[in-house]
Amino acid sequence: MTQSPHLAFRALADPTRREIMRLLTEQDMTIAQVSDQFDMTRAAVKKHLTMLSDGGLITTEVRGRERLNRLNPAGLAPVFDWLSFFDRFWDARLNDLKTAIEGESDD
Amino acid sequence: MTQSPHLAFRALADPTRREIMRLLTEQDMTIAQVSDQFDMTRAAVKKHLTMLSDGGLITTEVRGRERLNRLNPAGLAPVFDWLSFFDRFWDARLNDLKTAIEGESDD
DNA sequence: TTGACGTGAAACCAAAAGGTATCGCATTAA
DNA sequence: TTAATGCGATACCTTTTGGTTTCACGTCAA
Repeated sequence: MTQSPHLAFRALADPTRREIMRLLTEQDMTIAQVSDQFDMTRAAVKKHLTMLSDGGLITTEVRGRERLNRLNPAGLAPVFDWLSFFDRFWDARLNDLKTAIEGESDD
Repeated sequence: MTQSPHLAFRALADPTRREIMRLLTEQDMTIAQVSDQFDMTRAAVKKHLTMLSDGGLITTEVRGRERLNRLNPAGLAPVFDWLSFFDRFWDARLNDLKTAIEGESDD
């Protein structure tokens, strides 16, 4: 029962949200902790976290007055699922894909 | 020399553009042919095709007064590259979630 | 109990996204 | 040569997105 990839793809469209996902691979973080990593207000970060949650890419755990944001890698399943459709065209039209993936990339 | 995933992720954020990519797996299509598949004007489809091209997900070949749009699966490389960062968290987190937590309060 | 802390939520704004209608231009067909 | 075709480009509109400021509310510490 793979869910629609729509909200996940939309959540991944913004560089800030992708960076938040990277941050959350290191540790769970409160909103304030995430906000410290960006040059924007806590309210703006909160909106990004909401979109990430809507896309199923993070989960939250309320602990007292804090709210811990946690990466949910399983939320990437619909994305991988959609992308897997192109696997066969990958090989058919492109031979040296693996060399293309070699490099590192940033935003 | 993998390019930035930004424009590719942005191009994938819209359902119409993802559907266009699916269509182009079947055959190369002119703008008019793509437009026939959607309930919107040719100009709107053209904008989507431009964003797909900006993201490196399609290429175009001008043939006389026609312009053939062709899927470029290699353009997905930056996307796969970025997503591959989360591969290692995939299994680990899934195991943690399954063993430690039973109910998810995420919706 | 008081007050600081972490957050949620709302109002507001500028810019981008997604769409339309319309015009012009190069190419092709009659 | 003339007219239809396929497309590019522009102006314009509405909605969404990404950001701010401000305020209210529950929680925790002193």
